[in-house]
Amino acid sequence: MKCKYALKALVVLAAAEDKMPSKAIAKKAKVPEKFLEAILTELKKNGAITSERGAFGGHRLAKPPAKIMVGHIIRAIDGMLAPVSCASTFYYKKCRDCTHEEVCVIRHAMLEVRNQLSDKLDGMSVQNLLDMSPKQKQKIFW
Amino acid sequence: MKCKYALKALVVLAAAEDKMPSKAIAKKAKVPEKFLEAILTELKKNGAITSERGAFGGHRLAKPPAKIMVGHIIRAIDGMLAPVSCASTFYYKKCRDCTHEEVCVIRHAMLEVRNQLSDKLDGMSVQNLLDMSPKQKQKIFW
DNA sequence: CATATTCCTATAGACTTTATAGGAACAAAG
DNA sequence: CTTTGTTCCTATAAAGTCTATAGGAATATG
Ligand code: FES
Ligand code: FES
Repeated sequence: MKCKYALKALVVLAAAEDKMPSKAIAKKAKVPEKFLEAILTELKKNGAITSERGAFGGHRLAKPPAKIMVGHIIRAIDGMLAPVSCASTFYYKKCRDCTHEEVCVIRHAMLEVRNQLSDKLDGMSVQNLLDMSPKQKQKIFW
Repeated sequence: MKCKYALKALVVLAAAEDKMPSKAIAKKAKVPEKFLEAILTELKKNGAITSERGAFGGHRLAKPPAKIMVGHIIRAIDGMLAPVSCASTFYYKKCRDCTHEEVCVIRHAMLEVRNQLSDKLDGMSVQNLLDMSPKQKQKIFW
């Protein structure tokens, strides 16, 4: 959910012409307001969005949507992509139940899976998401 | 963990010449005994293994290891492969926060991810896992 | 009957998920 | 300088999932 909400928020922001307050994003994305607030904070920490406080404040993308990668966002919100920690590049952690990591068949298999997954996810931008929407004036994304 | 343990158990069984009691599998796979017991029950329900009760009982693969697919096992143990339920073939469930599923950009993107993932996982058998192990007499898989 | 094993049910601690609540800090407008 | 609309921060909490452990009934073998 959290990840999905984050991506939805980014798509909404990418489609918006100006900055938006979290309340407005929540409405468009159909996401619980206060929950989204927390997610936006994480996205900000991650460098995907910027924000302005006070009246008429709001959030906007920190970079062009083509440069915000889905894989990057998922890692920031959900953590590792790999099915097992020993196969993760960014969140590596040794497996308790394996003594010879170099020959571990599970790890080898999951490395392949991770590669496939990260290739796909790191090659997919928020712009790409936007482009998947059928062209129409009243933009409905979901 | 559960999924990993399940795959490990299957690899152990695939490498074994005869049926094995859960205790022995647990030792080889370095997995908690009682936990593994529960997992083996699930694998049996799923049709991947068979078992014999009583003294000198044990577990064995129900089919040749080349016909036991990793994707199938993961679905049985972990549930859906897809990142979102609306993109799952076997565990489909509508998203509360989306009203127009047909045009949902998140869903479209996640369908692609799911396809990539299931292609990989459904094309990978327990035999394939076994083959990833470097050839040596004392078989150490992890 | 003794032993080895699967199978079944219940329990439990720790953690994660999915939020909600309340209010402090901040900025702009009147 | 007060009102209003925001972000930002902290705390709380219900429900669910994960990772096991415990105890014993049912079953098969010798
Ligand atoms: S080393 Fe991680 S699964 Fe074996
Ligand atoms: S329909 Fe499932 S994410 Fe939109």
